[in-house]
Amino acid sequence: MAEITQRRVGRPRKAVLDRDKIGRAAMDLVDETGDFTVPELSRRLGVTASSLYHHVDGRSGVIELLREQVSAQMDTEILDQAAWDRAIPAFFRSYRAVFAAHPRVVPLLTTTTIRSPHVLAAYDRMVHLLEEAGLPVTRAMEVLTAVESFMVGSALDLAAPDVMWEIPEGVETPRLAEALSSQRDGLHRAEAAFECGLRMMLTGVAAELGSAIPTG
Amino acid sequence: MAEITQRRVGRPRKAVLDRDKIGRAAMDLVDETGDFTVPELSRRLGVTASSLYHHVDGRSGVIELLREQVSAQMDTEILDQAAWDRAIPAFFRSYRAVFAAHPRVVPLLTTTTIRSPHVLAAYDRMVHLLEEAGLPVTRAMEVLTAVESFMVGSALDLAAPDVMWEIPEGVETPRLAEALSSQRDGLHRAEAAFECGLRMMLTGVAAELGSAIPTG
DNA sequence: AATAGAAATCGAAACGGTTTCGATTAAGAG
DNA sequence: CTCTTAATCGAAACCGTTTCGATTTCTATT
Repeated sequence: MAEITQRRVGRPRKAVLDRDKIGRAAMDLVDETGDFTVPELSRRLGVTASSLYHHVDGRSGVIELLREQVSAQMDTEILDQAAWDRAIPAFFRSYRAVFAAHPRVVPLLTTTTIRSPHVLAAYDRMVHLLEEAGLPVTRAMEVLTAVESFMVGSALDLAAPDVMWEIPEGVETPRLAEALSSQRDGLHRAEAAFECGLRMMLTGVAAELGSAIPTG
Repeated sequence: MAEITQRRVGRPRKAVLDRDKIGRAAMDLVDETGDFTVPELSRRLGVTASSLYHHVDGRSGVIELLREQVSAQMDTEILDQAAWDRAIPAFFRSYRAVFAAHPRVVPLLTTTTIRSPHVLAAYDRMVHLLEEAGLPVTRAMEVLTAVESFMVGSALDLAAPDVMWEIPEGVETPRLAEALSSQRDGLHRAEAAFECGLRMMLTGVAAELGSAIPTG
């Protein structure tokens, strides 16, 4: 596993690193430990820390790789195959599923600027779907921004699913305490809340369109 | 302003620091620069870094102070003065207003565990309001968790209001590009999206209750 | 009032993470 | 073959976090 290969100074005959290897190793490391450092990531890759800098722009570059990995795993196909009220919830469920598979990377990606062409295309498509459904562009962007915000918050919830509220000694909040104790375990709880919020938001969109309760 | 006071070793006649001073200085520093370090915070307070450790538990302790500052500023009064469909949106608007006043602290608080008695009491009250309105406890918690997630995401949006989506050179997303260009400046855009999402979620709750569109 | 113990500060240093740079070796282009 | 570029190592600089001992002052107890 951990190779004891003492590599001597100088360019090796076959390159040891590439961006994809680094990205996958970083993802594994964060999945396992919840964070990463450049030295630890390098150790796992069997190189020195300084070697990484020939492939990525330091720590922030590694975070960029993590973002790419996550973006690549989102499934956008449904957006070309169904009406808004089925396509949009399906896309966001796929979005969330990626974070559910890698919850510990979420806190590293809270700078949520979306640059991935793949994901931008999905939002482009959703703007179109909402326009077709009858929303003006401005409203469509408000809706998508709101749902995106909800997604980000839900993803963070997933990262620490058991500690959203914590009642310290001596604080009297009986109804909240009861409500918390009746909850299911963290992951199911987070998923139920996500589904609830998604449903609420879709109902809200449908209401603005004056249509019936959506099917998604 | 910056005191050149060379303080000599030993306990000073009047204490220089207390938790509140530290918390306010930290908030100012983060408001101005978007982050803080223990040395820089100490410099502003006119002490050495090690002095801080007698009052707070290091960097994470300072973050705890920031969280307390934010919690203390939330207005929960409305929760005792109105029905759910007016009280709940009013509370979350106040919640958001605090973050809008200090957007750059948001990324430091993404570990969203809520421990402040003041805020826990607010959630306790909201559980009660939703139960009175006819929601079972479990559903009430789902709703509140979903809205809380939306809040966290909206707060993060506020922290970087101009870069939620960024279309790189050569990426073709015409409808998204048009939608983005028609948007208002960052802060108004973020606020409009927040109001849109809040409205959608309330509509969703009302739908689950079988009642009319809420007034809030 | 004397003393003991706690409290608040400084100064120094240990530790670790990030990043840069020069030296070294290999690959590839002309 | 030679020159340039690429990929690696090793060392070191820099900075932030944290701990620890020394120093001074405050306060409670006698």
